[in-house]
Amino acid sequence: MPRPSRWNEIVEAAAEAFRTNGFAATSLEDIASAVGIWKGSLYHYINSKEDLLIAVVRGPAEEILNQLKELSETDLPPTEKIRRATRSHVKVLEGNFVYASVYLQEIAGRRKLPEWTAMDREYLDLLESIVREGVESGEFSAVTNPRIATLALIGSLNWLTHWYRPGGPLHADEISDQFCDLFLGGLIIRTPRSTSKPNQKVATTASKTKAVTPRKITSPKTTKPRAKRTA
Amino acid sequence: MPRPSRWNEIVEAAAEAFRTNGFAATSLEDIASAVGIWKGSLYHYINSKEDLLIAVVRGPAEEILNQLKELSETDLPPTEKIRRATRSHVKVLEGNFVYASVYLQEIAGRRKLPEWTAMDREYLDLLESIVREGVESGEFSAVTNPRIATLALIGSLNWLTHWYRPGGPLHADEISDQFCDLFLGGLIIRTPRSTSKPNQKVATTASKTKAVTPRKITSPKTTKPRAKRTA
DNA sequence: CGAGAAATGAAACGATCGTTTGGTTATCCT
DNA sequence: AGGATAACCAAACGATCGTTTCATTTCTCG
Repeated sequence: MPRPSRWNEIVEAAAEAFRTNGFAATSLEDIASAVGIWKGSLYHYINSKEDLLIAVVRGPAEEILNQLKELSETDLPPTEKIRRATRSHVKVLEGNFVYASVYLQEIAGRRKLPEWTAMDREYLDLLESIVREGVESGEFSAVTNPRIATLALIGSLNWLTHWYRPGGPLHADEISDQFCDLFLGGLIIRTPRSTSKPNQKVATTASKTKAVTPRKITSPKTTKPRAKRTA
Repeated sequence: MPRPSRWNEIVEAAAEAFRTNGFAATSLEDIASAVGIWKGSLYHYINSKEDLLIAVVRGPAEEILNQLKELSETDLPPTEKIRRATRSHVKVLEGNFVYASVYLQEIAGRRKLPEWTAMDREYLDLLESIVREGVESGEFSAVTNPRIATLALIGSLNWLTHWYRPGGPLHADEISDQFCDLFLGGLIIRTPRSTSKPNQKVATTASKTKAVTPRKITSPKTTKPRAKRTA
């Protein structure tokens, strides 16, 4: 709601503190002293402590869901959809790392707030329908339970917040390419002598950092920029 | 440290409360009233609140690591090692669901206690060495970064605490089989006409609940029972 | 410049928390 | 049975927390 840049400092300090110590263990004085004001002065920006949590968390949560929504409306082949969904998920996590970490640690699963539960469910259903689409089209193996496979993928992606460190040696593109190679191709080595199904490109691609997969096939506005936070 | 069965009630109530509301947001009165005693009486069982957290968490954490240690000392092929590691990981999570959830939400990643960080690191290294072993033997694809693949697998496994519900329709065996099929075989369908490498069994197995993979190959004491908690 | 609004200071509040203390009841052991 | 020990009650302490209140400073803009 407020406009000034001080609000950004406050939310940033809150995110850092929430990620380090957790929401409940973070006091408003921690945040206030990090910004350089008194804790009571925070109440000209918020109405309660939970407003800070929502401000920290809303941006990346909506961004990840919206990007998957847009992707679902395209008519790309399922393999490419999985690739792009993974890529955008990792990219949002990398670009808003602290905020996304707070969301996954404080909101996902734990909360009773139905708003976020509905968003999680919607994301899961959208991604699962992509997997299901691939199974029905014969592109994906039919022995795979689509829901479990989707949950496995989401788990790998969200677990990034437990080991990824911004500024580290691994970048978002490399990680997402590796994830896709793993989930699409599997660990076990493939014999490249398969030419039975001509309509599918057997993408065991992206061995190095730069992807071999085409970036833009139909929709040119796949990754439309979005407002990062409410401010 | 204490012996009586009341101690089990206390730890159980603490685990349930920690999982629902988080460690910091759980008061000792929540736990005490769940057991039916006064909060001050808890201090004949503990020295501080954190003792409860450790009591909740120690069991499954050590059990998961120890089972992987035993498995690593065998000479099974890497594919089978991955299968068994996944299976035991899911089984421990299922059998100690609340306790393991508390560990993953309150300990993994967040804490400065070096004891747990070392355990997490050791588990990761052991599992990664299995993947690396598979790459070097030619069983696994060489384009996969072993560390990223390992982290992806661990993420999928630990994310179980966000969606699995004990008593639900899915059981541990089914989930772990699906995970293995996904990570080993990948989503993209395979042409079954591959007979180039004779020494590997191209296990795209376990479509239904009961595993096709042999349970016991060399070591008969793979899943030795262990003490569940310190009590 | 000067009035009005926004931002912050400074102190205090009620509530709750983890912990302590001391006394009382129950349990176990020989 | 009876003494020792464990288990529990009951109350209180100091600290800290989220929040409120009001005065004061700083900024905005005509």
